[in-house]
Amino acid sequence: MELSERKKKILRAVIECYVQNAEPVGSKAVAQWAGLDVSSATIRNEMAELSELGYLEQPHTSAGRIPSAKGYRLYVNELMDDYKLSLQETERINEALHTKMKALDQVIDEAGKMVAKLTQYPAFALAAAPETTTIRRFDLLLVDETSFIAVILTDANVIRNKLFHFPDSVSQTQLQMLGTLLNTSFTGLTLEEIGPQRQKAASHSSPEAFSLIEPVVEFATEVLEELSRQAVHTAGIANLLEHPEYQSLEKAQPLMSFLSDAEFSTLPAKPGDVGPSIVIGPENVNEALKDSSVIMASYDLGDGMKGLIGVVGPTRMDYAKISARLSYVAKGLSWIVSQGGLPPNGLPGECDTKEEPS
Amino acid sequence: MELSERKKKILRAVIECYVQNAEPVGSKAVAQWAGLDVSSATIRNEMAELSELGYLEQPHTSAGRIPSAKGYRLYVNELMDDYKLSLQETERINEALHTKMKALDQVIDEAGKMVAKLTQYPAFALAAAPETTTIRRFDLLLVDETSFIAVILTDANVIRNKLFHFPDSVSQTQLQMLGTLLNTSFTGLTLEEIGPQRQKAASHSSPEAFSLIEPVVEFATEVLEELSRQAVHTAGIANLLEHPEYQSLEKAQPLMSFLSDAEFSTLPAKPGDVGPSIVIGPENVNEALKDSSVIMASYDLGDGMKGLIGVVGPTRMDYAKISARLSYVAKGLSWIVSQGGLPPNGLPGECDTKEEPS
DNA sequence: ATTAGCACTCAATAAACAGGAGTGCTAAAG
DNA sequence: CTTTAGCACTCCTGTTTATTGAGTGCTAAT
Repeated sequence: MELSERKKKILRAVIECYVQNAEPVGSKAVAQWAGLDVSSATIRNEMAELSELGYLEQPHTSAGRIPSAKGYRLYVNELMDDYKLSLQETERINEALHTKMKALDQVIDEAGKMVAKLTQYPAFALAAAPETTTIRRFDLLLVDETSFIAVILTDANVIRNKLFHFPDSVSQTQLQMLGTLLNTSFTGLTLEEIGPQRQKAASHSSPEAFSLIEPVVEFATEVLEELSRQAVHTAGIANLLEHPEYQSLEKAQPLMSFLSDAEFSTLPAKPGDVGPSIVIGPENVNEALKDSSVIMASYDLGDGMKGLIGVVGPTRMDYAKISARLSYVAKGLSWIVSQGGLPPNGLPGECDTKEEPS
Repeated sequence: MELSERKKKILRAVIECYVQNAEPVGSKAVAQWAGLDVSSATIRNEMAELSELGYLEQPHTSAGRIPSAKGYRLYVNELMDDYKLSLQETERINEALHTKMKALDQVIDEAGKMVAKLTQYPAFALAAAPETTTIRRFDLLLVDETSFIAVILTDANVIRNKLFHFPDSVSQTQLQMLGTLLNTSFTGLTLEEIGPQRQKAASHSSPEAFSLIEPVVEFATEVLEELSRQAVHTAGIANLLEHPEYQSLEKAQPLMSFLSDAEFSTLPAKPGDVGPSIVIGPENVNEALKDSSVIMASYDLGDGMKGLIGVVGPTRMDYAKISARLSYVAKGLSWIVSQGGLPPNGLPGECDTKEEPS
C-alpha cells in the first residue's frame, strides 16, 4: 500500500528532525517542521497510523516517535533528496586526497582515516583482490653474499617484497637461475594451484635449488592469501562515543570490539556492488551491528581489484550527506589509483556551486 | 625519609588489594591481607600517616584509601616483586610470536595486537629508524614498456617499493642507466642531505633523465620521512572499556581519541631506553594520559632501528605482571627480527617452572 | 476531515531517607 | 610509648517517593 503524500511528508519530517536532534520527535515539532498547514492533532492521527504501519515507533507511551528501520528504509529509497556536496566539502576532500602518492595499502588506510575525520563516524576501508589473482613475476635482487630481496608482482599490480637470508653465500648467477626457476614454475598460478605445483617442483628440481626457493614460494602464497583475505583498515573508532546513542557503555562496547577487532568477515556488502549501499539496523546480518547502520561505497582499483570504504554509525544518520561524501571519496580513490593522482581541479561535475553550511 | 618496614607492607597490601578489586581498600581489609598481626585500628593510624606523606589518598572522607601516583611509584621502584611468567604464559606468547614471518611493519602490527589481547589493555607498537638512516640501494625493475617498479633498500634493511608509470616507453638499457644515476647520486644520504643533492642533480644531469628519476627520488624521501616519523600501530582500543575506571564516558573518551588518533608525538619514553619503563599517571607529559599509566618495553631491530611496544591502562595496573609480559614479548621480537624466527623452544631462561594461575 | 480540549501515561529529575563502610578520635590496656 | 577497643561522625550508595512535563489518545465540536 502506497502512503499518502502527507504521510510521506510527515515521515520525512520526523526522520530529518530526529537525525538532527537525536530525540524522539512529537506531533507539535512535526507541525512546525514540515510546511504542512494542519494542527498538531491532525499530525498526531497521521503519526499514529504511521506507527501502526511500522514506519515509526515509540520508545514508550507518551514520548515522541522515532523512525523504525522500515521508516529509514523508505526514506532512503524514496524520500531522500540527493545531497549536493558544497564546494568547501569537495575542496576539503580533494585536499585530503591530494596527498603524496603512496603504496596501495597506505592510500587505503589514509582514505579510511580521512573518511572518519570527515564524517565523525568510525570508518573502515578494504581492498580485495579476486580469487583468481596470480603472481605475475618474481624478481630477486642480491643484497650481499648471504641475503637477497624477493620482489613479487601480482597481476593486480600489487608489489610485495621481503628480505631473505641464505645459510651460505650465493652468486649473482646462481640467484638468476633461481629467479628463472621461480618464474617458470610459479607464475600465473592462483592460490589453489600453487600448492600442488609446489609438490611437483619439489620432486622435479634439484633438492638444493628447491630448498633455496622454497621460502620465496612460501612468501608468495602468503601474499596471495593476504590479498584475498581483505585486510580491513579501521579508523576513528573513538568517534563512536561522540554520538548520543553510544553514550551508554553497554551499547558502545560490543560495537567497539567488533570494529577494533576488524572481524569484518560478515561484512554486509561485497566490494563490487554499485553505488553507495546502505544497510540499516536489523538488516545487518552481524549481531553487533543490529542497532547500527552501515554506509559504504565501493571503488575500482583496476586489474580486477575492488575496494570498499564506509562508515558505521547509529541508525540515526544523515544518510544523504554521508553517502554523498563517501561516494565522492570512492570516486576519488578510483581515480587516484588508476590515473596515479587526482586531477588538479578535483573531480568533475560533482559539487553544487552554491555553498551550503556543513 | 625512609618508610618503616610495616608502612611498606601496608602500602603494598593496599596497592595489591586495590589492583585486584578496583575499590578503595579499608583498614580492615589490609589487616587481613597483609600478614600483620595487628588490629585494624593500628593499621588505621599507619594509613593516616601514609596519607599525610602522600602515598595514599582518599576519594572522600570515610572511604577506604587508594594509592596515589607517588605510592605506585614507590611500589614500582622498591616494593614490587619480580613477576615470574608461568609456563602457560610463555607458551601462549611463543605460539603467538611463532606466526609466519612477515614484513617488519606487519610483525610490529601483529605484536601490538597480541599484546592487546594478552594484557587486556590497549596496546601500541612502533619502530623508528634513527635520523641517520640512508638509502643503501635503488633497484629498478621493468614491468612493461611504460611502467617499472622501484625497489628501495635502506641501510636499516627496510625495503619499500612502488610502481611508476612513464609517459613514453622505456627500454631496459635506459632503465639501467637511470638506476646507476640514482645509485651514484642518491645513496648514502640522510633525509636532510637528500634535498640539496636533488637540486644539484637537477642542474648536473640532463633534463630528460632528471624528470624520469625525479619521482623515484621523491619516493625515496617519503620513505625516509616515513621511517623517522615512527608510525604508531595501536590495537585493542576497545579493551579500555573493560576496566572500571573507564566506565564513565568522560574518562574514556579523551584517552580513546588520543589512542585512535595515534598522536604519540609526546610519547613518554623514547625507543632505546633499557628495560621496561613505567610512567604513572601525572608523570605523563601528555594531558590525555594524566589519569593513566603507560608500560612499555623497547626492543632492538638491528641496524640501528629501535622499537617500542607497550600498553596504556589505568594507574591501577598489575605493573609487575604486565611489564614482565611486555619485556618477554619485546625480547621475542628482537629475536625474531634478528634471527629471522623464534627458537623452537621459546626464549631461554625466562619463565618460572612452577605453573601459576593467570 | 480537521481541530480544540482534556485526561492519562510514563520517563526523567529531584528530594528524602535508610544503610553501611570506614574513618578519626579518645580512653583504656599492655 | 604502642596498641587496641569503642563510638560518634562522615559521606557514599541505593531505594523510595513526589513532582514535573512532554506527548499521546480519545472525544466532541467545528
